[in-house]
Amino acid sequence: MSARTPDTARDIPEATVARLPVYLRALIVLADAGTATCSSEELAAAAGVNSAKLRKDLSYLGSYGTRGVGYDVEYLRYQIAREIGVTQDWPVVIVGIGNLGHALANYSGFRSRGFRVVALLDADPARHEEVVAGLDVRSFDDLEGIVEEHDVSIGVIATPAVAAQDVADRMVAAGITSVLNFAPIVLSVPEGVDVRKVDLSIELQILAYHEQRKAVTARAEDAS
Amino acid sequence: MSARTPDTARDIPEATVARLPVYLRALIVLADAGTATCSSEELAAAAGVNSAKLRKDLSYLGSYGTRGVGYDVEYLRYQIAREIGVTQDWPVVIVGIGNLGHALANYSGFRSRGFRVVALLDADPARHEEVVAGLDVRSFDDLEGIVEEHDVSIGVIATPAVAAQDVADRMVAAGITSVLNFAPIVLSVPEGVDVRKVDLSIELQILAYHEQRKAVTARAEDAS
DNA sequence: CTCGTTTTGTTCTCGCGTTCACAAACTCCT
DNA sequence: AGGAGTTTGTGAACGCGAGAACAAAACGAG
Repeated sequence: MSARTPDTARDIPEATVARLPVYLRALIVLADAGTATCSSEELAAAAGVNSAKLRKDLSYLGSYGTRGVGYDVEYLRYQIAREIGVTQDWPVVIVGIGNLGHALANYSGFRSRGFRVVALLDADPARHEEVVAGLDVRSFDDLEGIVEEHDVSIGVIATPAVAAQDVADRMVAAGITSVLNFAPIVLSVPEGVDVRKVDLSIELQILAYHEQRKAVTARAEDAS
Repeated sequence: MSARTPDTARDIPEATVARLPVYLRALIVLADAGTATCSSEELAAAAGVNSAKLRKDLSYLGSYGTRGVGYDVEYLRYQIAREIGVTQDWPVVIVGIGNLGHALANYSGFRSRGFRVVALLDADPARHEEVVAGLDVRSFDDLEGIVEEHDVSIGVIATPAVAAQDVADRMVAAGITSVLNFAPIVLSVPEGVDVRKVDLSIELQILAYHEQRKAVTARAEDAS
């Protein structure tokens, strides 16, 4: 076995992985528009990146294009989907059914991309009456049973910051190994568990920084 | 004028800018806990980064620490807030009051970080009856008036993908120069306008990729 | 079959960001 | 006052990712 690493086991740079879903989306748009073939230039424009970067990214997956012609939209779409793993069905639990949890539960983009929300959990018993997006809101104590029953490996945390670490600990203990965290707090998890953070106010603060600089430099130019 | 660039006009690397809000949040937690002083090691742990990186990041702002002692929590907090621009009040409009728009309008994290939602807009007249987070949902046609009245420079797009480019165009025409986009589409805007994108399903797809690889490598180790 | 055109896949170079390591600066204790 | 112990700020080395540029491959026309 001194040969190549087989199949999907190659090493794809993190920056490329983050862009593959963008390419996938662009390909779906092209496919829906009836396009059968596209060049790296077209696809790059649709995805908002440079064409050289696109080609390099795709080359990590393999040689799926044809020189002089371009890429077969359906074929490339399937290959990227397979590489990311969205050809299969990923069960997901959402914990914390406040405003954001509601929005996430109803978000159609999950379903259409291979993610299936199997349960909505909340610690507050007052919420257990509710039905959101066709699912009962259940007690947080049901977590372990649900994870086992549906073989869930991805959890979404949409609780307030104070509860987030506890939720994460329980998730990890129950067997979840990937966490998408919307709470504004840095989670600590054991090795082998992936956490991605989405922080709405941080994005706004980054915009504010640049906005402030625009104002400063504009004033400086006025003065000169 | 061969001297230094004055005051806040230094050049802060983009990667550092993205971390400053994280440090700011960590400092607020420390301040609330009554901590007066902290070392780079402590703050780095609270922010989830390496201490050398933290020190280098802070050094771009200036020399706000004391060797042998550490950083004054309140002082550093103010300096970072000033650098980002969140000591002032940023008016924000949100367009698209569906599930996500609701969640954003009610998100307390904006208000507490110097952002004030001044208007909620939606193209659907059926929604104009509603009151969300204490604000009337208004017609999208009111955009220009609101931007002018409140001097808004930041807009949030929480519409479906098909509407997003139109909304962005109208925002830019009305004078908005920073856009936070939640719609799953690549926006094209003129030079000088900043766009940041938050895509919920992309984050999940990145997790799925790594999850899939965990499964593959685990099986490979079992076999060996 | 050959030549010109198109477009991919890849090599190379450059710049940015991360990390290490250490000198400079400050505090505290004796 | 002086020395030991901390902790910051930064210079230098390193690695990764972006973009330019080009060679290899496919297609089509004559």
